Amino acid sequence: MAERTMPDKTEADPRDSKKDAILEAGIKLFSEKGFAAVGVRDIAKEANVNISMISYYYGGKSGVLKEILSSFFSEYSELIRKIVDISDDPPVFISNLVDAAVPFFREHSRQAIIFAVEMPVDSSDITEFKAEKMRNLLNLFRKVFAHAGLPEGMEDRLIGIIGPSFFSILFSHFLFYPVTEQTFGIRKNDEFYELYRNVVKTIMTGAVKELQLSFGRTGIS
Amino acid sequence: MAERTMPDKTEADPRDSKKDAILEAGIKLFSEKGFAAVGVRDIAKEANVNISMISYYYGGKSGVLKEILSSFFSEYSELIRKIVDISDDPPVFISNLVDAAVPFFREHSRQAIIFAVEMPVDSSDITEFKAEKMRNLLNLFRKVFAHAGLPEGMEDRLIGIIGPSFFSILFSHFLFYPVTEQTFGIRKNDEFYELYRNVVKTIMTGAVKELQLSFGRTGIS
DNA sequence: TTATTGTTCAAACGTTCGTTTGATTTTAAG
DNA sequence: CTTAAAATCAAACGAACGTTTGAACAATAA
Repeated sequence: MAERTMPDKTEADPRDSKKDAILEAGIKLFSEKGFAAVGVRDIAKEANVNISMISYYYGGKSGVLKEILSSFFSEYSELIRKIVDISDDPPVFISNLVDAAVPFFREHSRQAIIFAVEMPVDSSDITEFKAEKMRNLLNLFRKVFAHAGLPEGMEDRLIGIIGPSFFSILFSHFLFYPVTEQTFGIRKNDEFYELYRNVVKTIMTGAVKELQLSFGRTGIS
Repeated sequence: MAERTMPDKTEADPRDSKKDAILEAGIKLFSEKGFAAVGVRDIAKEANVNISMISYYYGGKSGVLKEILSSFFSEYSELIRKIVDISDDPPVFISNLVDAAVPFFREHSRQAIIFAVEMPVDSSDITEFKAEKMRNLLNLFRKVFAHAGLPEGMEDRLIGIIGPSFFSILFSHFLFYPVTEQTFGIRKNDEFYELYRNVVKTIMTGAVKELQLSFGRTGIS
């Protein structure tokens, strides 16, 4: 019966260490192979826990995905909300948005990939869950473009086009990274993300300027 | 195996009806549920063929995906090549690009979704296959931005950022459609895609203008 | 006709899937 | 110490997975 039984984990709360390990393993594996291609045994092995712990803590494999998407989305929503609050001038808003969003996506790139890849998938188990997240995302789109200096009376269809476009600009780099890494010699260091912020900001600024010219007050379509 | 000797390639050849039905079922199901979440029995049922026909004609489930991605990509490459050939003036090139790409993505929206969703996924079976497709895609990026009026000496890292951004602008609408349909009242009719072409063209034009200002001859980074 | 080749199919292959069970150990409080 | 709840585990569950088999069927040519 011996001595030790000392969980020398450096984790904050050792009580949640296994639960957190499962989540971290899910983020890693889902982003690499996709949700459906990952088995619970893969997750358990990566997290160094027993298989049954996944159902015990998250109610099943889908529960792990839900937790990942839910926390990622709520953090991103909170970020957007803060930017909207402190920015009144459109150009300033775009600058603040990109300055905040790029580091956020850099920090949560794997969650962003999971989010993007699982978005159009109808998995019948978490479909209604995702539908709710998406509706919230679209309200964010409205907020963003109301502050970006685009015409107030701009019809919903226009926002439904510009919203996904701008959102995809922000995370397309992470979606393509496995490709761009080798071919364009892109390395994920601070210097690169400085350039990245600059380029994305330039693209969005130019796009908004041109959109104002084409779809401004005159109502030309 | 199953290498057929085809003398005639007419569309209504009943000899290919089952093979084509399998491919069509794969496009439908993969785009709705994702490759890994679709079983061979689902494909067989959707196509009204026997399960073994999938291995017989395509060598397995992965073979169906390979065929879908391969033909989609070669068609898209051909489209880009033609546009590059007939356009010398940058603004004209962008206009031609969008005018051709939007109907193409509309026509092949399900293949585009499959392409986008499977892109970052490392499935160990078709990884090398996709890697080859991706390298070709990046060469398309080079062509596109060499003709878009961006500085010739533009460094590769810049193309590695702008390329994915512009590409994602083109297909983000289809990725988000399950969401935008309900919330923004978007219907996939000719009138909408007329607006869509217009908006995408405006975004890209404005972005290129601003990129030329910021990253032009002066070499400012 | 017979021989040959390409299709089609029901059935079965072995493997892996996500989840649950039931017992055991650990934890924390009375 | 006693006791009850929480956590952990090996094992097993039935279902679904992708693929293959071997025979039957269809079409063509000699």
